[in-house]
Amino acid sequence: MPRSKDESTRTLILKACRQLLEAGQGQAVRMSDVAKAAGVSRQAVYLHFPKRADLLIETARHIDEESDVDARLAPSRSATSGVQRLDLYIEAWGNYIPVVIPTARALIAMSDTDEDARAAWDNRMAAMRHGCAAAVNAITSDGHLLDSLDTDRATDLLWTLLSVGHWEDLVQRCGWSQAAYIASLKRLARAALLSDMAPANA
Amino acid sequence: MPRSKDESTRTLILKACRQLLEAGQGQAVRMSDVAKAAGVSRQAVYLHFPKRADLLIETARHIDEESDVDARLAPSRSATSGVQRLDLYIEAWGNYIPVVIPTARALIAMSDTDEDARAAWDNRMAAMRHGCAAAVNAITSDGHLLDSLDTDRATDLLWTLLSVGHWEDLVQRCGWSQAAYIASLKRLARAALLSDMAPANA
DNA sequence: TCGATCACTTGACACCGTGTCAAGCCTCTT
DNA sequence: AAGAGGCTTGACACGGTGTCAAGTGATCGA
Repeated sequence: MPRSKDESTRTLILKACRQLLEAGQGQAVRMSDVAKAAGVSRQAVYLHFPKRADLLIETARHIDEESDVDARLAPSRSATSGVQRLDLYIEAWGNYIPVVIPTARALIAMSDTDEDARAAWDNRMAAMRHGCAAAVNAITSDGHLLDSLDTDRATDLLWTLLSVGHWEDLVQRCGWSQAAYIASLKRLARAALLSDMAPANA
Repeated sequence: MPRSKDESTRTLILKACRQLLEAGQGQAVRMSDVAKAAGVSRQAVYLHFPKRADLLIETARHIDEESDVDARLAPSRSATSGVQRLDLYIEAWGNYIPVVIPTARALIAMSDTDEDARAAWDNRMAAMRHGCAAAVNAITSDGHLLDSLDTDRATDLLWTLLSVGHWEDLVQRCGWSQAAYIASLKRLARAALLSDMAPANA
C-alpha cells in the first residue's frame, strides 16, 4: 500500500515527528516513538531517514516549508529605513522562533554528539545572521549605527540578542508573553545598536 | 591503599573529570573516561558518585570552591552605587563563566534527560539571578532604573543578558575576546536598564 | 495474466554507555 | 588474628541507535 501521493509515508513521519516534539515537552523523542505515532514500522522510518539526525534536520526543513518562512521575512526586506528593517526582522524571526523551537531544541541537543546535526544547525544560524547583517547594513547606510561599533560587531550583537537561547530565557523561563518579548527585543536592539542621532521611535 | 588524605580518590576523580571536560572540547565525557583519567576503576567512580549527574554536579561545586566564587562576588556587594554594583557584578559573573563553562555545558546537556542535573543547574541560575536582582534593586534605589521597567522585568532582562548562552555566542561562536565581552555587556546592560537620568560612565 | 518491483513489515542482532551486583584483594586498625 | 574500609575485577541487565535478511502484498509493465 504505497500511500496516497500527498500524504506520503515520508510526510507522515515528518508530521508525526514534529507533533511529538511539540507535545512531549523536553522529553527525548525516540525513533520508535515517531514510528508508532506515524503508524508505521520503526524500519520504515530508517528507510526514509538513515539517522536520527537526518530525521530532525528534515523535520526542521519541513516546518520551514509549512510555515512559509520566506514569506515571513519578506516585509523586512522591503523596509524603507534601517530602523524599520531592524524592527521588521525582529518581528519576523522572533515570531518564528516559537514555531521551530521544539525541533530546534532537539537538533541543538544532538549537535553535541552528531556532526551533521551540528552542521545543519550552524547553517540555520548562519542564515539568520545574514538577516542581522542586512539590518545592520541598512542602519549603517542611514548613518544611525553607534559610533563605537563596526558592522561585524553590531551584527554579532544583534545575532546573539536574537538567539533562540535568549527567547527561551525570557519566554519560557521568565514567563514573558511573546508580545512582551518582541517589544523588549526591539527596545534592546535599538539601545544596543543605534546612535543618539537615530530616531527614537519607528 | 586508602590514598593520602588531601588527595582523596574522590578529589582525584573530580579533578580528572574537570580536566577532561575542559580538554575534550564538546566531546561527551564518559564515566570510563573519567575513571581512566583518575587512574581508578570505573566502579570506584560509581562508589563516590552513584550517577553521572552526581559527578557533574559535584564537579561544578568543586570548581566553585577551587576558584573561590564567593570572593569573586564580594566586590559587587560592597559597591557604593547601583551602576557600580551592576558593573562589578557583570565583571564577577562574566569572568567566572569561562571557568565553569565546560562543566556547565555537560550539566545543561544532562538536564534534558536527568531531573537532578536540571534541578542543580536551575539552582545555580537562581543564585545568579539573585545577584542580578541585587544590582537592579541598587539601581532602583538610586532612581536610575528605566521608567518603563519594573524590577522583576529588569532582573529578567539582566539575567538573560548574563546567561551562559549569551557568553557562548559572543566569545565562542563570534570569537570575541573576554575583555570585549565584558565591555560590551556593561554597555548593553546600561542601555537596557538605565534611564537617561543615569550617569553615562561609572 | 505473469512476474517483477516497490514500499513496507517482522524479527533478529550488534554496539555503546549507564548503572548494578558479587566476589576478591590489600592494607590499616585493634 | 579478625575485621573493616576502600578499591578492583568481571559479569550482566537495560535502553536506544543503527543494521540486516527474509517476507508480504499491492501495483505496473510486458
